[in-house]
Amino acid sequence: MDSRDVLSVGTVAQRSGFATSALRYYEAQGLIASERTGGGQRRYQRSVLRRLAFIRAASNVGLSLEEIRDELQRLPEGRTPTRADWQRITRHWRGRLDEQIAALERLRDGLDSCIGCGCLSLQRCGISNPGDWAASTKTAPGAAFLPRLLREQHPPN
Amino acid sequence: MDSRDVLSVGTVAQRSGFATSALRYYEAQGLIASERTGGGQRRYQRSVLRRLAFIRAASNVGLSLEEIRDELQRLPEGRTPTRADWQRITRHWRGRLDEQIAALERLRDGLDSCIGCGCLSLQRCGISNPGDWAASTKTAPGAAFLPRLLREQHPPN
DNA sequence: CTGCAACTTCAAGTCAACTTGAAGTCAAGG
DNA sequence: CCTTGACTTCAAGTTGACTTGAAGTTGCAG
Repeated sequence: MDSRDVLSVGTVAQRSGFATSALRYYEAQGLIASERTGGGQRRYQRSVLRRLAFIRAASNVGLSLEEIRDELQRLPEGRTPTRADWQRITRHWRGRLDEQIAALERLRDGLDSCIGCGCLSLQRCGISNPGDWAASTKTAPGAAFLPRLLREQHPPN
Repeated sequence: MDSRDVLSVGTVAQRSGFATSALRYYEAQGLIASERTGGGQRRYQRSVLRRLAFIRAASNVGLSLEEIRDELQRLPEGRTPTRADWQRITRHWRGRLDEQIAALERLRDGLDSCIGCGCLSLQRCGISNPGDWAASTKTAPGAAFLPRLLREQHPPN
């Protein structure tokens, strides 16, 4: 099947669950690397699979590809990350997740306290105005504070 | 200041915290309405402010503009929503938030159970592979399962 | 009546993370 | 050797929610 230890883009796609176009994109963005055959086709080392698992995990945690690239670059060159490397990173992620959860809980609890009141005041309601930013003198942004959250609870086909 | 009870786009922008361009966009998308002066400038009723608060709140909860438009259309024509209307909607939101929170908690807990293990297996790790979808026969998507989450915890300037 | 900020429309640009398409090349089983 | 599926590049398209720019018009304080 695979000539000793090197994987074609199709094989990596199949094993990682990423589309080949995504793999090429990640390479263009500097998240993964490949060698080339004489004819110019990509050949990957098996370690790319772990790297891709890392990418998937990080992106599940909400990091942008840019942030992921930065974290990957901060990992020791080439070698498998140690327990300490991994802990440093997951601690970072853990904080992020905790923040996100807390933000959503504030929103939900505000919603509960609001149920039935119909208040939705631009200045006072915690749901339409979380964090009280609108009370400041700065002009408020048009964008929402909370993210475009997952619309599909399950992966698309 | 404001000629009795009608607001210009600039005034609404200032009071709602949305950019004028966003207000025009919302109007184009059918989320809000306006009358026009003889010269064609927009004049808003004060009720638009509540509507905009609703829009902000809903978008904080993670609804798309399309979904928000649908919910707005399901509200009784013109009249202020009753407690029952409001409860129906917030119950819907509450469920959404609960789901989102639960998803993040699963991720966080998986992270905890993973700390230090360095496993990140494509097939087995719950962080890189939440929900076990990759175990299915279908080709996995390239996209993340969880949303692009809030990167700025506070509104941009 | 004038000046100028605030408004108008419409098209195009932005961002992220990819996907799609076109047009052509490579690798390997038979 | 030949076929054919897998691969290559590069440009352009997609989605959502807006913003920006250009070019022109309106409304109101003075």
